[in-house]
Amino acid sequence: MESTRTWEHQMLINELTQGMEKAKQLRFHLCMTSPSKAQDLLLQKILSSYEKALLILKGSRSTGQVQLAAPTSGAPESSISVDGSPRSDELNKNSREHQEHRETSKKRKMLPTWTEQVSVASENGFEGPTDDGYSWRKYGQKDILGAKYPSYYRCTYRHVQNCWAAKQVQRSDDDPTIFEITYKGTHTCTQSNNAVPPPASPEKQELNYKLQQQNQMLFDLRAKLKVDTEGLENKEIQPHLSFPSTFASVNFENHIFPTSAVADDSHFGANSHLIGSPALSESNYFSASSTYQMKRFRGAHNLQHSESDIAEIISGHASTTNSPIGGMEFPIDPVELDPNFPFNIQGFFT
DNA sequence: TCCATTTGACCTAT
DNA sequence: ATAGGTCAAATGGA
Repeated sequence: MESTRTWEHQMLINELTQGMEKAKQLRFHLCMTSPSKAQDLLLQKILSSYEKALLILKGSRSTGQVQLAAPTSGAPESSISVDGSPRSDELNKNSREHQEHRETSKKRKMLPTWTEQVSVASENGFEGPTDDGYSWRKYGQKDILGAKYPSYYRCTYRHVQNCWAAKQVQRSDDDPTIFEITYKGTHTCTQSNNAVPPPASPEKQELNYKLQQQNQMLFDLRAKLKVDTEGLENKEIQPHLSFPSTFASVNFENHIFPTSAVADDSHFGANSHLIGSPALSESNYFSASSTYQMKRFRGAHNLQHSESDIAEIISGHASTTNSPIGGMEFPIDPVELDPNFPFNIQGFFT
């Protein structure tokens, strides 16, 4: 009875969150295609409505306790803000000191937590699935009971941008190729939102280079094939040779998306939605040819979570997967190029 | 009190 | 110089 209501509540929050994210995407697209003050204002109001609805919903559930503000600026991901920044009304003057103290003491509890199991191919060695599109800094590794090699990571920009996302990577005892990653909190930093992406690691740079080469080759091949098929006037072959869509579909097939992500058809729709998404980061594109695979997502089923945590996961996950949209990220990723290539492709390789 | 988690200083690689 | 890993110690939850 109560659980049914809770479930409906969560679904409602989930739907609202998705709606808000869609609105963010729309704003992003509009901003890129035809920047208009009036449109932006309108979308701002839509987003504001979503935000208020979520505030009401979340507030009403935590009877009397304002759960929404609980994690404070230390973990602002829990209070959804349109621009992703900590809510101004939460940055409350004289209570800041108290909040900071509470944040420190409750930090472990407050952060939403969810777990993914990731298998890595042997070609990746046993380094673990370290690249999920975000920049992490390892801050600890220690043998604990029931887990041999748990590594603790936090966001590189924790101090710089007050981003409290963290993750714990733990290798499975049964299968060393399987890593269990426990995420805590969602990224509030703009590392994936920057117009200028953060410097890539050597591995990333190599991956980018390989991808660029691959795409250059495919692009050349496509140009040749186009000429050939034009000569043959065989129009039916061409769609199968349009590499960007074919190439991208490999990624989709190699990923089992989280439930919420599967429901979110935009993952397969607007290209920009894919860009920079943790689930489809550049490493994952590359891993389409390897076997980096998201096995399972236990967000809403994780028994560790309190009710409020689940809501945070839902909203947090949504904001995580969609965060690049709100922040207008443009990583150089030729895979995402439109099949028609309206760009000067050479610009990517010079 | 135990143990998982985090901190912070130090070290290493780039 | 800077970023990131290591590890002993501190902290916090149960």
